[in-house]
Amino acid sequence: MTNISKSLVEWYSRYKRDLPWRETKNPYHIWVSEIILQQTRVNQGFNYYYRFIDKFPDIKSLAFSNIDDLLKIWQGLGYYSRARNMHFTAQDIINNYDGEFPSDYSELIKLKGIGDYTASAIASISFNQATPVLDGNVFRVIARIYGISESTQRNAGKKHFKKILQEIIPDENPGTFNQAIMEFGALQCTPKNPDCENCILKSVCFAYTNNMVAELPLKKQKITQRIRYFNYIYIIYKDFTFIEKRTNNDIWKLLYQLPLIETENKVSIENLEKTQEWNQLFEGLEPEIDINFYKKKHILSHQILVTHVYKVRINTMNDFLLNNYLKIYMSTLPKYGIPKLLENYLKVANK
DNA sequence: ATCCCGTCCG
DNA sequence: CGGACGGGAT
Repeated sequence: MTNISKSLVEWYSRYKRDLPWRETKNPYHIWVSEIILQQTRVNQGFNYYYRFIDKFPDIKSLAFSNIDDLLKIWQGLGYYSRARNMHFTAQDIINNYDGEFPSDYSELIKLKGIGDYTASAIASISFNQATPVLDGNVFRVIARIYGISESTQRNAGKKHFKKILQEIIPDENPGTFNQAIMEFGALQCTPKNPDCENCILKSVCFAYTNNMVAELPLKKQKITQRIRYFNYIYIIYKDFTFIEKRTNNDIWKLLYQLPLIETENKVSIENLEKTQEWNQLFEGLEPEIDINFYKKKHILSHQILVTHVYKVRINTMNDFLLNNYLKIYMSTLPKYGIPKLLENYLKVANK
């Protein structure tokens, strides 16, 4: 065990946070926690983890669950493909692995939704394999300590980081080492303003000794955001409203939403009423539009959604609504998994 | 504004 | 290999 590994593990035993998934080696629990924690901060993932395990305590309950129920649990967490892939993989494990989680990295990585990071995490934590994890935290820690200015965007860069990690990961308790270096990145070696003066590794850290902490790791180039215009319509018909399921390969796939008219540009309600979609929606009806409407810019990593939600009351229905949307009691809306944007809206609208 | 940097898909 | 995929925290 190298000095650096030893320092990290000792630091970890002293400063680690108590987290529910750290009390187990059960691969199912580790899997659930690792998937939730991808792209998600620990604090945010906490309650999702509890709800998930409560609702789906084992692989079997997940495999036989309804995807709608799973997405309801996942609502607001984002990256919904994670939930869809988990559902698929749970069934895959029941059908093709006798319901037993594979115990080897090479098998784990074949599963849908499990890539290099998650396969390494499960293999090391649950099955004691010395497979180093490389996530954003580890990337930062290694880049700074060893002074690596390569990007992990490219395979060559990733290999370099992996090679270093493979050399310092101990054979004994590799899972603890993996968690230690990630926790160190999350708490000590933070992206901004890390507390280097009080760091146990400052004497061996390349970035610190060369005054390059701000420059390492290499910054990711930012992506351009596409602007989209979403006009949602909250239709009220007696005690009912109308929703639809998003099935295209687009954001929020398999989540539910209010009737949507997406436009090329920002449109006023007057111009929205002139669109073909609007006229189809309300053909033969006399929609009463609430003069108050909801307006919000919803920012995603890769899209900016300029959103309006209009509340519209109708007294009769037409075939188009009945054929293309789900007519549901408004009171049952909370049962459906919907995008955060609409969740936020409904909180205001139903007040 | 910048961080999440994981995985899949085309 | 490059782009798509959410939403919150800081």
